[in-house]
This record gives sequence, structure tokens and C-alpha cells, in this order.
Amino acid sequence: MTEISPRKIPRQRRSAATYEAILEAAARILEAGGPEALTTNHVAERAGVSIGSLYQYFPSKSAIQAELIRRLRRRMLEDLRAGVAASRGLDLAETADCLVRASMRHHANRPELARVLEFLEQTLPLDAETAEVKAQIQAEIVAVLALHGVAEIETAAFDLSALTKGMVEAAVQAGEQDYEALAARVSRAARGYLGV
Amino acid sequence: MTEISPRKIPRQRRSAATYEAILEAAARILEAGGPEALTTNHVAERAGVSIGSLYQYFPSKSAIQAELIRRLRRRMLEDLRAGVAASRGLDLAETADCLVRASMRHHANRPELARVLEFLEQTLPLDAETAEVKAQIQAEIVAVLALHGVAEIETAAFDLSALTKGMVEAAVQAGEQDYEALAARVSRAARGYLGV
DNA sequence: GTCTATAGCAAGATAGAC
DNA sequence: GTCTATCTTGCTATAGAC
Repeated sequence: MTEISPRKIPRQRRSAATYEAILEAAARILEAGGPEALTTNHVAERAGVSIGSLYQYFPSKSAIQAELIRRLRRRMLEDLRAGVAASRGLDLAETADCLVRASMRHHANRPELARVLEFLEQTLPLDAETAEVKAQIQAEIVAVLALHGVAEIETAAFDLSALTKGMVEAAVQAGEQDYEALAARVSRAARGYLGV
Repeated sequence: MTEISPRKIPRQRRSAATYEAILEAAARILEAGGPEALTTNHVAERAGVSIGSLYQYFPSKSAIQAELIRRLRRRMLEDLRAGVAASRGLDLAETADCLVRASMRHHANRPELARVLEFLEQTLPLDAETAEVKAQIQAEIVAVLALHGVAEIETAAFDLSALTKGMVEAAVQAGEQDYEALAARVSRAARGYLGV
């Protein structure tokens, strides 16, 4: 809470392993115990480094959280772009299916981590890069919907994201294993929303 | 983290005001600053009582959170039952609309508080009463869907709750004001899911 | 550049006066 | 039954040896 959230410096590649170890330890702690369990001492211990070393890589606890959020968002944008690419030439119903599956990949991979980070994102003041990536995510969906003449594109893009996130998060958390069936159900809702 | 989560004793009605003041203070702190801002000292101060008094009513910080969650769930069940009652005699499409609107009432009233409490609920070990109320909520939806011959009722009830929660939470948080329009969009997705 | 040791502080919770 | 004062713990972050 004392320092600015962005990470200090990218650092030379030699210590990349330590840097990654810290982030991975933080991720696992968040998954297991939520935000309250995330303490710098605990992270350092799990990462196998001393608390002093941790503070050489990250100026504050928030900086660790911010970097995890940044990576989450970047991955989400990548997944989405892959889905958009796969939808080229398809009709709206099939396109919705592609978008749903792309978004599902994001929420189904480490779902608890995604859930906690998305919650933290609301509390933390999100930095410029994360905001930019989030805007690109929205823009990507808008662009695809525009190709099919969808009305109220901005709202539709927003709603479809929210709908997918809500359903997938809940299902995965409840232990749902059959992603194919889940994707089909989400798509049904999405296509219903779009009226196709 | 030291004591069991359920509240100590209901207490005599004379001190009900203090009891309520503590809960309301905690609710406001959660709304404004999230779980990290919720400290017992802060709650006592905002409630206008001393820290000693607070611990006479609640054995631990978790007990306060647990009581807020219990109330949230009870309210949700009430709202839902009202919606179910309103749907008597209607067809499935109109029934879905009633359910969506009932659920919206829940997520649109103090949305930030609901969001934070639902997040906390996953971390906290939920007590027997809350689990029971959650089961009743699910059962209530299942019963209504059964009347209309919906397939995979359990899954459908679960998905419809998740879909509504996801869309309403996201929209309200983004500043959406027009609840009528929002309800219409959510209903469109819900009816699409149900195939009507 | 990594460590140990610790400063400095705020948290949850309790004791005991009134 | 409510308060003030305080105990204990565990947190973030830094200093300084190696």
C-alpha cells in the first residue's frame, strides 16, 4: 500500500527464473487462500527466496498483484484473437461459438486464480497498460460483431463477455468437467442474446 | 481467523440497535474499500461503539462477515420467491422474465456489497444455514422449471443463475442505470438458453 | 545480488475498571 | 454492558553484513 503498483524494472534475463518463481508462488497462494493469504513473507518462502530478494524484484506487494493481473489480461487478449481468427468466414451463430470458446479457454485455465485476480483488479487502481489491454479486448469483440451487423455493438460485446464469464466461472467452480457441454450451453445463451 | 464464524448469540432486543449499527458499518466499509479495508477497529469506530463492545456482539471478524452473507442469502431467497409467485400461470418465456427480474432485484440492490460478499463467501467456510438457504434457492428455481418440462433442470437452474449474476453484476458495476433495458437483455439470453 | 535481522506498525482480540 | 488500555501476533518494508 506504500508504493506505486507497477513493477520496478524488467531486469536482466539472468534473474528471470527468480522473478518467475515469485510470481508463480504468489499465484498459488492466491489460488489456495485468496487475497488475505497473500503476504510478502509467505510469497518469498514459497518461492524459495528471502524476503530481501523479493523486494529487489518488486517494490511492493501490490506490484506483484499488478503484474499477475497484467499477464492475465494479456493472455485473455491472445486467446480472444485466436478465436476471432478462427471465426473468419463463418456466420454469426458460429462466430459466437468461437468467441465463447476463446473466452472459455481463459476462464477455464486456472479458474480460481482468474477469479481472484479479477476481483482484485476492481480494488487496485489499474495501471495504464492493463486498461489499454482491456480496451483492446472490448474492441476486438466489437469489430467481429460489426461484421455481422449486430445492433448496439458496444453493449452486446459487453454483455456477451459478462454472460460467458458468469456461466463459466460458476460452472468450473462447481466442479464441471465437461467443457464441451458447457461451451454448448453458453453458446446457446449467447446465440439467444444475439437473436440467431 | 481465531474463532468459529457463526455469531455468538442473538441477544436481547434492547441492544439490537448496536448490533445493527455494527453490521451496517461493516457493510459500508466493505462497499467502499473491499475486504482488506474491513478491520474490527475500523468497524467499531464507524459504528460509534468501542472495540470492546463489538467483541461482545461478535466473537470475531469472520462472524461479522458470516452474518452479512447469511442476510444476503436470505434476502435473495425472499426476492426469488416473490418472483416465483408472480410467475404463476405464465408460460416459460414469461416465467424466465420473472425469475430474471427477481434475481436482478438482488444484484441491483447494493451491488458492490453483494459482489464483495459473494466473493468472501468462497473463501470463508460457509455455515450450515447459509448452505441450506443456497440449496433452497436452487430448489425454488428447479421447481419452477419443472412445471414447464425443461430438460436437465438442475443444470438449467444453475446456469440461469450464473448467467443473470454475471450480466447484472458487470452492467451495474459499469454504471448501467436503465434496469428495464438490462432486464430485457438478460431475459433474451435466458430465453435463448431455454430455447423459447 | 542474496541473505539475516529487525524496525515500525497495525491488526485481532482480551482484561479489567467503571 | 460499555469503555480504555493493552497484549500478542504477524505484516510491510528496510538496513546492512557477506
